[in-house]
Amino acid sequence: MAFAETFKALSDPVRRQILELLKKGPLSAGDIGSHFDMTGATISYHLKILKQADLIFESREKNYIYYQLNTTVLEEIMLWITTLKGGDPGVESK
Amino acid sequence: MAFAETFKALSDPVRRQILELLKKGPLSAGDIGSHFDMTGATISYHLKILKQADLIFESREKNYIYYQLNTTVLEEIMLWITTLKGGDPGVESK
DNA sequence: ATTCTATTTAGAAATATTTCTAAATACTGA
DNA sequence: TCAGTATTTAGAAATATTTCTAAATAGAAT
Repeated sequence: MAFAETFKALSDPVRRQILELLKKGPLSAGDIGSHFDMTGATISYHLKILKQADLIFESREKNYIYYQLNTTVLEEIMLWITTLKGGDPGVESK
Repeated sequence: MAFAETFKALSDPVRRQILELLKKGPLSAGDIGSHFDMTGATISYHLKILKQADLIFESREKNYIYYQLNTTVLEEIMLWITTLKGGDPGVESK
């Protein structure tokens, strides 16, 4: 479990913004890059980190690589935080 | 809102472990330090980061400074993650 | 007032992260 | 096969983070 890796990945503002973009649906690396004032190489670097943290996964289609959110790891983070708060991981009261 | 600061603070394993120690109750800087193979200065550095991120707060008593968890910021993180998952921040189904 | 203990601050060294440019890879379509 | 487009990799520079030692501060107790 690369739990630490996930938090590390979430600690960068660019990477969080990429995740927010992907919330609406899959995007190619180029599409993602067009939202930032950075080179494609830098975007690729951030995508690699997100991939290693299991926060996104890719699927190849035609000449493109599409990225999409993987929400399962987010569940684990939620669980860690909930446990830290001293709460029950189950149903929240209201 | 220093939202980015909070994620940054959570990205370090030592700081997450400090938070877990504080889950059981307030501890002095010295008490916290005794759980790590690091100098008090380094622990102090990490405590400062956690304090700036509003993840802990301190209260002075006698010769000691006691630190404790502040869970309100954790709620905000949960909200961000829940929203990212595309979910309703309200009641979770089961 | 002085001394002792707890903690923080300052400054420096080691390491890690982010970003770029240039080159490489991979796949598409003519 | 060759040319074009999308993306990644390699290597280097700039910046940020983590850790240490040594010194400073703050408060407690003699």
